[in-house]
Amino acid sequence: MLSQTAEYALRAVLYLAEQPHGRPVRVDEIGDALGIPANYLSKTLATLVRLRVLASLRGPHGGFRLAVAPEDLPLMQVVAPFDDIAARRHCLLGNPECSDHDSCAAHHAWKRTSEQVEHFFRTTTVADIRRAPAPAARGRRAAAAPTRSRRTA
Amino acid sequence: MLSQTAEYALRAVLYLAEQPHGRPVRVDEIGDALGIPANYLSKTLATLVRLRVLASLRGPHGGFRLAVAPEDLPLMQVVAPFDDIAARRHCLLGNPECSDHDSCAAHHAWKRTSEQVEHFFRTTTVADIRRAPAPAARGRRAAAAPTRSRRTA
DNA sequence: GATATTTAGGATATTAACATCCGAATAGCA
DNA sequence: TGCTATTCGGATGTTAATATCCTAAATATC
Repeated sequence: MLSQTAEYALRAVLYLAEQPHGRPVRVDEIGDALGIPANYLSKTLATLVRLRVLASLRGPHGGFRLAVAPEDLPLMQVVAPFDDIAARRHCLLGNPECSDHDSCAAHHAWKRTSEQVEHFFRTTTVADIRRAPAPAARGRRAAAAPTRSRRTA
Repeated sequence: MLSQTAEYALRAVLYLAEQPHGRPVRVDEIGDALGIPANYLSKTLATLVRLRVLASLRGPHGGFRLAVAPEDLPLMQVVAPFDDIAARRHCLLGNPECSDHDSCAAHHAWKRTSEQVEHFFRTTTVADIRRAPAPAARGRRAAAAPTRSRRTA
């Protein structure tokens, strides 16, 4: 679904979100932990720094950390620089002139589904998908009795 | 959203579906009409012939035509050989082991949306998106009075 | 049967995504 | 002040998708 680069970015951001708050993590560690080539990831994360999604510290004890609270960080912001989700909505048939007024054949049918995808990336935040204690009992159901603790650290 | 090749395939199939029934269309004509490189399209369509989605006739008055009624042809069948839609469902984070039981962090959140996308491609047929007389007044509203006729041929 | 037309498909070129390498630039620490 | 750890970013290599070219195979028409 996502380009390789966007997937790397998302996984790395997720990894940072799981860290005890604020601790900067080196690229090597992230790459090691997630099986992502560190050199490549380095550039991807640098892009996210420029976009103020991450912050970086050089030198000893340096690394990357989130610059935004996970609750305020929609997946879209992490993924968009590497994979233009919104562009996928435009037209299934690649017609650049396609709009609600002058629509291509597939426009109506595709519109709803494409909106659902964009909605997902706009409204789901990093906090929403951060590894949680009890993935099953989140939100709708009573959050009182977590079935099993998943905290590994 | 779709790979270039899959998009070509879909547009070409749609073009064939718009033709008066049965008339075979040459690759050159399709490529010309749709702005797709004919040589390239040729191979794409040949693949669809092997998969029994299209039929081909060589020689004079030859060309390609649908081998299946548009009503019986889900977009998935046209697109899947060039772009594995179903694979996108599996895991947003690219985890090969991700399933309902042993799920990655994003699994639950992503599941619904990815299912909607797959559902679209499985249930929408070529007939559904074939260029229709009056695109605006389809389905919900009364289909009685087509505002304007679009039939060009 | 000869010929023109058209698909079939192998070989090859082009392009963009992905990945690696290495030398700066920066920051903490002795 | 120097040393080391770490990000930053340019240059380059690799791979897969996209595109082109050319010849062979098939088929309708004369």
